[in-house]
Amino acid sequence: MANKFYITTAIPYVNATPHVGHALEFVQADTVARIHRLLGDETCLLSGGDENALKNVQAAEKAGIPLQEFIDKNSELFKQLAQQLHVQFDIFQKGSDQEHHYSASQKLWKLCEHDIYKKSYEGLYCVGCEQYYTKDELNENGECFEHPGKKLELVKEENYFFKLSSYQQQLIDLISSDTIKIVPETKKNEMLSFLKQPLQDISISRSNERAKNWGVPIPGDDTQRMYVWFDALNIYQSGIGFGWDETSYKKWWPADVHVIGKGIARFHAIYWPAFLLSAGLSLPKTILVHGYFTVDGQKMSKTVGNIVDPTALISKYGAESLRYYFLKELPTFADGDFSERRFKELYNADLANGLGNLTSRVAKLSGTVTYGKNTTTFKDVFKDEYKKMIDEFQLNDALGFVWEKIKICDKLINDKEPWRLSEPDRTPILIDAVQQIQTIAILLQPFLPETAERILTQFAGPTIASLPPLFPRLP
RNA sequence: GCCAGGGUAGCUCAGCGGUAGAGCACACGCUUCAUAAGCGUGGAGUCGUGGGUCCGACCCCCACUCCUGGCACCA
Repeated sequence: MANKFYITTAIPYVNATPHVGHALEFVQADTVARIHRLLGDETCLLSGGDENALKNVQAAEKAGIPLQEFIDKNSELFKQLAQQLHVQFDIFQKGSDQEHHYSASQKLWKLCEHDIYKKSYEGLYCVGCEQYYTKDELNENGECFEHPGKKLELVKEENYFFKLSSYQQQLIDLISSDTIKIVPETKKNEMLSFLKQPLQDISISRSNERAKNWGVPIPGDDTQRMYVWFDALNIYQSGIGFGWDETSYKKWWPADVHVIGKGIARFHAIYWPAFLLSAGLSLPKTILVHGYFTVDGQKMSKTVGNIVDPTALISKYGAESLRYYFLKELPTFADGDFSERRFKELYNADLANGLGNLTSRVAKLSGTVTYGKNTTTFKDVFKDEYKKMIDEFQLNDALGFVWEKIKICDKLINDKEPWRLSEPDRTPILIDAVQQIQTIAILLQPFLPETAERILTQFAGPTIASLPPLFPRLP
């Protein structure tokens, strides 16, 4: 029986349109998912929308659009982005889905109830933002940046708290033993160092008033709604049937990999396992923490106004080349810079001059040769260094490995000069080159699925046609 | 402030106690099947600063400096 493989992206806020960071994460998760599909694992890739956050409510009001409509529209943009990037989500679970997500989250709440208690919470509340702030989020006058001059109110409210403190030692053990494996190691160490301090219990609800009656109601208390962490993380479970389709849930849970950005590592490595421990449920196996993009060396931010819209890039350069940039230019776990100049450099060097040109020259040379069928599969090529790199999630290195093969094939053609030879002598050389290209395409399948498919189709034989460039050179 | 990680060619980075490496970019040569693509050769770096250990340090130790990240309710 096939192994199952369940992988998730983080669940983005849908209060704004997607940026390149989301695109990066989608592509990374998709590539890992595709590797498992190609290996024959029964694979599920889940994403979703965190639609219950207060930020969404505020953003909708600001935009003057009814909340549900606003959320549906924005969620749709994330789904579209995925589609444009050839990212195959098997499930996109919406947080506002009452039938599946609400019931799932209420079920989780009930399972955790023995660790939930009510306590009054006191904080600085900005009426303008309708949000609590901590002191270090405020300016030197103790006012929020959105509403300078407006005094914050000290507001007291009763909320439900989760006994995170009870799970401190268990979490330390689980993380240091890699039972919950946090990749890369530096993030694992950060989590462990965080766990050295005493853990405080965390608030997991807010009043209806503060929540504007939006979000998942607390079972048995209609004055409160769940607070983001608790219900958003649970999308990983609600999407696959938790609380509404136990067969499906049992089949997929626990997650094999959660792919997340470095900013939310703690919620996934500490809060989420604690909730699951409390509920008596299985824990995710691996948490893959990727870095962030800077843009031309600067942090991406709304105030700087340098948010890069992936959709525009896709229509300008194509999804496959963007996938390549994400997967090759960034070491999987480090921050990387996004610059159009660098993008073009990499595109021309690797895609146009490298892969694209190689297929063109071999296709042209092979015009009259007839080839046998190639039966190589991804399983056949998934071995040695390539496998090792992928097992360690060093996707950029795996692509480097493929590009070495492209170089070898180019060199072979240069050395043997088949264009000088006549029919009988050139044939074995070209058969060799074509096989090498087929192998290259197979290795590329998880990374550049459409490109790999095009190459495999073009080189399937029995004769090979010359086609327009896969990646036209950019000026 | 505390705790990590890092400062190596124009850029991104690898490396190791024993005469500095890769890819991209750049220059030149060969070649023409190919997307002015390919192959080859080359220039380029006082390996953050100052000390120390050692026959010998980019690699070990100390100090300093700069950068990045983490330090709880921010997806």
